[in-house]
Amino acid sequence: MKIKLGYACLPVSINETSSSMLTYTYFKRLGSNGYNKLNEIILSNFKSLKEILKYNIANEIYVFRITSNLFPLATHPHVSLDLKKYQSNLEEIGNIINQNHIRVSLHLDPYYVLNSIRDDVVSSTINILTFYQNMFKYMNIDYKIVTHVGGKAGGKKLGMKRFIDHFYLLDYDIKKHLILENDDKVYNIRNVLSICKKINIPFVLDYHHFMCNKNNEKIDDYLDKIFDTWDTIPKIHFSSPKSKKEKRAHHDYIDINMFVKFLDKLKIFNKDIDIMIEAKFKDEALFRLVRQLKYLGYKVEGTIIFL
DNA sequence: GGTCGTCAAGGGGTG
DNA sequence: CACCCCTTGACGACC
Repeated sequence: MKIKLGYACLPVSINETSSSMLTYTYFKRLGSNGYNKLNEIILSNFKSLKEILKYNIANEIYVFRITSNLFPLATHPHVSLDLKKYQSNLEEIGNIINQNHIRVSLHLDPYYVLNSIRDDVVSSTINILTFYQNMFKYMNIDYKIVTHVGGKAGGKKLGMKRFIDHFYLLDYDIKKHLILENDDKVYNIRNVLSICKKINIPFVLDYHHFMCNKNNEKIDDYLDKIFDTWDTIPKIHFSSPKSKKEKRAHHDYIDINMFVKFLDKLKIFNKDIDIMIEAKFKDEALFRLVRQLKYLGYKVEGTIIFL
């Protein structure tokens, strides 16, 4: 079995950022020059994203989370952004991704909440999902969009029901690409599994969140059921706690002992899995993990572990 | 010229 | 009920 490792969005080793920002306040202050500035930032994000992809390929990293901020103010109600204008840039990015078989995901910003009790929040969430759908369509690539269940207004049971109800409002193509992750405070692996089974979408396990929000569950009782929600290669998020006091925050690096123990749990399934490494030091944490695994005698080529 | 506050967003959590 | 936290980098006010 092959375990492909990846990291999220922005490497620390090269000085590139594919998510330069533009706040609406600043956009407005620029007046007629606002759209020029916005265009400038988007083009610079494209340039950086290409550099980051090149860097990933050179380092044999084939699991990648693309920034959710490639287009600042993408769906802002007072900004009209014409995605078609960037069609050739998006195609170029998509070609690099396809030619190198990079598995791409995108994590919804935490301020988009599909199960919110506020209609405006639900519709802005649907708007951004539609935007990403179009963005990926122009890239012509396969992808997954990761989100959490959301708020718990009215209790968890109602929160889960709202997620399912609002999920059915989505376009077929968006539903097909949405995957659901357990969170570190509210919706645990049992909750997320039940939703995923009901609406038939993949469950992306976050092992760190599971450790923060265990609810007395044992991961061994769930791994097979979690994998069953995937008809492609399952994706798992892995990170280590910053400290005993700050359990929920991400550590700079990955705790090798925790990781090796987790690999032991995966081994028995004998199937290919992607693991997204979510450490503060991003690609550097990934490389350090690979070095440590090799030192322990694991067979690793590039960033792929052979078990 | 360096430091710090501001912007933007939703919701859980604290006191 | 009023804040604080999470996240991000550009910008500008201030000293």
